[in-house]
Amino acid sequence: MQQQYSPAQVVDKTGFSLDTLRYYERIGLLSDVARTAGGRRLYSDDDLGWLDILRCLRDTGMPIAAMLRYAQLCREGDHTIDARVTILEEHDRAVEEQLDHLRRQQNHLRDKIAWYKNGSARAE
Amino acid sequence: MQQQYSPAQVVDKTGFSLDTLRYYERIGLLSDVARTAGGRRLYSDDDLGWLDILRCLRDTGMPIAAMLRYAQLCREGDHTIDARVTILEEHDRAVEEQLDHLRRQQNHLRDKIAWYKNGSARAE
DNA sequence: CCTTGACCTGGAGCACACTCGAGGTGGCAC
DNA sequence: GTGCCACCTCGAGTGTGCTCCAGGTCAAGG
Repeated sequence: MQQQYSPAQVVDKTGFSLDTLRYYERIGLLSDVARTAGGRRLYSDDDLGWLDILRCLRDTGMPIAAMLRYAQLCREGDHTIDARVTILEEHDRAVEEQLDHLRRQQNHLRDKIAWYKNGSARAE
Repeated sequence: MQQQYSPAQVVDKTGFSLDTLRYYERIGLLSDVARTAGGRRLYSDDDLGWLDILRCLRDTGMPIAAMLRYAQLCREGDHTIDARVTILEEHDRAVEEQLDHLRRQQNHLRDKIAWYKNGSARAE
């Protein structure tokens, strides 16, 4: 059964700020959020799942414009599944490159630390 | 022997844009760049080495303000070496966390791709 | 000499992703 | 019914890190 969550609960569960949640809704990254009679938002488990994907994409460096394209495809229905997979696979490759680059630069950083530690800095 | 490089050569070698090089100099990330009689910049091998470190720090997510602090310490001389090492080691830990987080989110991304591929999306 | 292209300065402008503020409403506790 | 706090909307503002522009200078080739 589907639970419902207040804005504050969603902030707690997702780590997105209230302002960010409203911002995402405004730009179309998050659609059809239910409301109470009085106009307050009520998020569903589906919304939480979607926010979880948004966090994944965002934290792996996908720009908002690209997330919007993905969101648009999701709204268009099952016939866009192949296109969605293509986007995610391309993004996965980009993430792999990011990881490679980050690891290389971390090695560089560690070399520098080692260089300081064996006294090369003072010897220059 | 120390070679000298024109701005265009440094753009080629470092991948930083001309504007970025001037920007870094203006804010104090890059100091004492030599000049020709006519006022054009001449970068040294030391400058290239420093730019390489800046790229490493930047690409691993160090904000400019922190790079400035590190640059300041470098200018102050040998007695700041311990402080510099501390900064770099702390940054190394931050990079490690970044890598962990990125790897976790990549797994998440791959789960989602697998979920599409085994048809769960259509079955919902 | 004259052209041309790389370079100079100072300052303004931009893209991105939020974040904040003002002014107002909803709904539970006392 | 009175506080009070969480929530609402709309629009403007912010921080980061560049990037661009105008207007001018330098220097090598023809």
